[in-house]
Amino acid sequence: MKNKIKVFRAEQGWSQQVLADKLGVSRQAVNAIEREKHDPSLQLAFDIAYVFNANIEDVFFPETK
Amino acid sequence: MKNKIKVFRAEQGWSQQVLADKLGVSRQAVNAIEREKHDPSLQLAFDIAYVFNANIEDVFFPETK
DNA sequence: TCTAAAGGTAAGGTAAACATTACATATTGT
DNA sequence: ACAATATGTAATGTTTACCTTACCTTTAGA
Repeated sequence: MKNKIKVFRAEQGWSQQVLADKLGVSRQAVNAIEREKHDPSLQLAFDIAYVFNANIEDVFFPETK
Repeated sequence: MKNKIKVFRAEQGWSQQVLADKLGVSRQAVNAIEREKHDPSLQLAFDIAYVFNANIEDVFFPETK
């Protein structure tokens, strides 16, 4: 699953640790999702979109099936 | 995580089995998600929204955090 | 009413999304 | 240059989102 977390995060000037703290997850979780090692849960995807004031569809891009 | 899968499914007149087949998952998976026993993966949430011609935000409703 | 389809649920297994800890490298500020 | 911060990554463990099989109850059609 492609995502633009790094772009949104850079716009806010937040480190992975700062974002992780806002989300209540570990920095490694943010890092793994950002580098697309795995997908976030649906709840976490909502949380991520929320902290960036965006919709899930603005941040995450599934393969068209 | 609240969702309106049953409503969307009823609109289309699809059984859980039919929806499961369209999604490529088991009927039990659809049943468990629909009854909110657990959340779908982000990919499956996208797939569900897609088959209903909707956005994720139209189908799934996280607790505001 | 009888039968078939639909839906609910339980047991048991696998894979992946988290966690924590730890360490190495890269980047940035003074 | 040095120190502090940021990032990448590995090991190991837990939880949960799936799976299959199976069985029971409910609903709907002939």
